[in-house]
Amino acid sequence: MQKELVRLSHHRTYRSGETVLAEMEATSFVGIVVSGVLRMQKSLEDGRHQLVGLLHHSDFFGGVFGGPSDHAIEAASDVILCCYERRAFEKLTERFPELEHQLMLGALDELQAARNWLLLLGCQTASERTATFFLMLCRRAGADGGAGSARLSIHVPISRRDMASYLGTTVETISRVVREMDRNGVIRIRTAQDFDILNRRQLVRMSGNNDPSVGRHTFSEHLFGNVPQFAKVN
Amino acid sequence: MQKELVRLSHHRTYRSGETVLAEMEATSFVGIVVSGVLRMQKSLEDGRHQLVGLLHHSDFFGGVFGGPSDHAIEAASDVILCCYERRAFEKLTERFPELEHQLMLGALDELQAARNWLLLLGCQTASERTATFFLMLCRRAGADGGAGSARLSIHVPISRRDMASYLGTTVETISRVVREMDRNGVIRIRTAQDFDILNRRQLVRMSGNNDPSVGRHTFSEHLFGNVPQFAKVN
DNA sequence: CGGGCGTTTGAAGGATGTCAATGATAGTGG
DNA sequence: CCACTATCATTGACATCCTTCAAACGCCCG
Repeated sequence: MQKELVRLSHHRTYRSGETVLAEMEATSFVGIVVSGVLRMQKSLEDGRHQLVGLLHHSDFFGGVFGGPSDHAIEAASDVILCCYERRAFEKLTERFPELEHQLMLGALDELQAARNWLLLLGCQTASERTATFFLMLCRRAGADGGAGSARLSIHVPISRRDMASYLGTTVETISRVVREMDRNGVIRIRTAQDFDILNRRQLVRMSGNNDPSVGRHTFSEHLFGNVPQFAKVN
Repeated sequence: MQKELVRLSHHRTYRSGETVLAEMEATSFVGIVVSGVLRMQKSLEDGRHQLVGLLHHSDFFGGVFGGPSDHAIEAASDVILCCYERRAFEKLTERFPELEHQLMLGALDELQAARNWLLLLGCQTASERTATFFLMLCRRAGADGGAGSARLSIHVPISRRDMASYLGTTVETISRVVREMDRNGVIRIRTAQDFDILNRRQLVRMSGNNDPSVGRHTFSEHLFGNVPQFAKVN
């Protein structure tokens, strides 16, 4: 199966800000993020918009079975994608039920993540949301260590604008909250996008979330092997 | 397959407020709502909680494959459920891939609904959220007609408390918004739970949502046939 | 150097949460 | 059948978090 997948794959690159799949557009291809970050977002007619998810390295994107996507997918940074024609990919799932099963598990993970986010948007303060977001980044950065490694340094891969949209608030509020965290010694601001985590325990307290398992599993690795190697395929 | 499903099914009833599946509890059974309404909700340690979904007649509940459920399922009214032992049900999916495929489509629908709700919670006002909620109920009530049937009457199947939790606000705000709608002639309050929709078009404008497809598909009907008949089985 | 974009910071206002009291409704037991 | 109580819904006054508006600052790139 892996060989078939490799054979069907091709690469695409997008510059930050470009649209990969528009809202309500029929999904013509699906794929996996090789590098960079994609944002999934939904819009209201009056221009308001909400970021409903981020896609990082090895995350799968593009509704496989549903109709037209209900959200836009855009490049939040420069990205490299490993893509498959949707039709061909779907045909593959018919021949390999295991593939569909993995897609299902991925969808369930996304569903769980979305519901966690509902909790966050529905009844948490801007500080709590921001703390949760930083912990997500920690967990993603320190996926290797795992233990409460002190002096953790994280990189925010998206703009303040996207961050505000993701957290259901404004750039001004984000800025104030982050600044406040710095003043309280919870984090240290290196640049606008780079922070040191000085007091992770405090950050967890601030987040109000007992279990820090806000991140999704990456299921693509089980299916496709080590994703980065796709970079050599094409 | 239908016959097997019927054979494996049994019924459960719960009074309003009872817990069907606790948060973090291993899912022992799955099923379909026959009558009444279930609420899926998540809680913070300090007591705040957020309703992440409602389950109505013919909706499927209980994570089939995932681990322990990440949200509680409780009876928002008196309910009758048609249930299956989780193990047995999963075994069935192995023999009938079509069953799993339907579950997948259901999960994707839920995912889409959850993301719509993220948009609602992330960047809409209390009035907009309330309008959207009423439109959901309209759509569910008038599933037969479809056309812009005037003089529509809807029943709110949940308490103000649940409504507030669902919409990420408070009972007081709900009350004020609903009262305001009444004053403006958009709706008419019969009782606290029963309204006439006097100006549906205005309601749509208020909701800010161009497409009113906020409701999920009910996929169980395709699988299980006409659900109500289960009431006779046991 | 200048323009544009992203971020920060300040001041003012508003939508909504909080607190408290009242009114409505239903269930209970005498 | 009627108090009696408990829960829910409503209403008002007030507090506050957050948004909005505005301006300054920094940075990158032409």
